[in-house]
Amino acid sequence: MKTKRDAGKTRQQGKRVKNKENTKRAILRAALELFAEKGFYNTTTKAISRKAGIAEGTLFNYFETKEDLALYFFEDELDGVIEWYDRNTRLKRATVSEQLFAIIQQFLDHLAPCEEFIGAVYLRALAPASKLSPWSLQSQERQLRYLQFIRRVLAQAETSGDIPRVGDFGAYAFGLFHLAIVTHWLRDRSRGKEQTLALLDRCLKLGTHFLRKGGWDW
Amino acid sequence: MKTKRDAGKTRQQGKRVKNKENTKRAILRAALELFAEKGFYNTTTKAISRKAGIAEGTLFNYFETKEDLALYFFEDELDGVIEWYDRNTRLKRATVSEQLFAIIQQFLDHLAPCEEFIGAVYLRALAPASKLSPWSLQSQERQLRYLQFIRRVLAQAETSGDIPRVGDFGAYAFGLFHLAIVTHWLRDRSRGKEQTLALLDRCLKLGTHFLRKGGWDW
DNA sequence: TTACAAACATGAGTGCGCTCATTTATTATT
DNA sequence: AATAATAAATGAGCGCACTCATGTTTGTAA
Repeated sequence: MKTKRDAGKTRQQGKRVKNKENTKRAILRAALELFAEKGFYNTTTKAISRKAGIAEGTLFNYFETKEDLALYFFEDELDGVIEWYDRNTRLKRATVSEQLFAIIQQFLDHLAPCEEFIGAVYLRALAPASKLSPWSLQSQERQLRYLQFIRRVLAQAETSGDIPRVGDFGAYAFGLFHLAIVTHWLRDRSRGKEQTLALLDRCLKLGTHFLRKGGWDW
Repeated sequence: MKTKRDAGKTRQQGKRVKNKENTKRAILRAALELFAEKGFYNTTTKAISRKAGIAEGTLFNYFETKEDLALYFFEDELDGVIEWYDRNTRLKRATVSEQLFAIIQQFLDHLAPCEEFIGAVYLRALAPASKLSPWSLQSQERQLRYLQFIRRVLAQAETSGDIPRVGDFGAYAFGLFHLAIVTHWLRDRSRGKEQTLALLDRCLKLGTHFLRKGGWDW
């Protein structure tokens, strides 16, 4: 009897969860299609709701703002890059400069389809008065995972003698650099963003050069 | 007769110009007061117009967007910092690391009152699909002046032997670093932004250390 | 099965930034 | 001084993201 009730309960609760998941997926799918077709700013939330087959207000039960909705397209960006790195065994044998170049390039490739509205989304992360404290926490978690990933890459280069010990601060400094590169990338109008890639290459070579010649613990 | 007509013409044209200037000042003044009182996002363009004593639509004859209006509060930021630097003769005898620290700190002090909406304004500069091409040009001009200023500071440090030659690229790289610091500053919740200042100090010392030990031309 | 509670969907309504056809004020011409 | 030409001000109106009182579906307890 107990199992039967539990089973029934589970089945029924599962229906709600399933509905929610379906709706969320429908919204994200509709949004993705419309963003790709008409762009972020030319797509109205009304149109997304219509395409997803829900009421206008329902969309805002799932996403606080339109920008929040867009945010979901970056969600697995970090995981994707980490996974790509871990699979790429050949890359791990390259110099740290080449590795970091490839990593940032990979990030930029993931970001490319969202170039139009990335500013609108990054804004939310930067705005200090943002009412979106959950996103803030979410952001911190993401940043931690990012830093741990970079730390891992750098640690390998440290043990192999490619660079001196840079510690946690090295990873953090690289994060700042990464951010600067993204802002440069956003403004880069050259074909294939080659200007950004050239800048990236130069900065990384310069950085590792400094690390080898100048040391870090000072 | 010619002079008389020209004089009259000038006087009359001057009236239009004067009116425009007055209106613009009235808008900026009203906006500044309201932003300071209620914040950027809680101030409506309607309220600004009312306080400035003009119609709602008139505001948009002077500023394309509300964000554009906010942009004007940064306008003389750069000039202010350059002027401050040139006047501060004592600072010029300090190390380049100390000078750059003071310069960025000065920028941040100017930015502080606008912290709430700086993201909304920076966004416009970053958004690649921005329809505001004039602002884009304006931005480039500002950036050029900024780079020339930094170049000047670095050049002095070069000739005094404080650092090796870093050239124009050195100034550009510092600009990227400056941007990264601003983004860090925006998210910094510590008292008096001391965390950012500590980071800034550490990065600058590290940077100059590298430059001296590792050189630049490689 | 029935009554109740909680989660969820709904869409008319709200306030915002911004537009535009029209009116008013300024300058040029006769 | 009268008229035409042009610049600037106006405010009703628009489309948008987002809200909220209400209705509907799903889960719980008797």
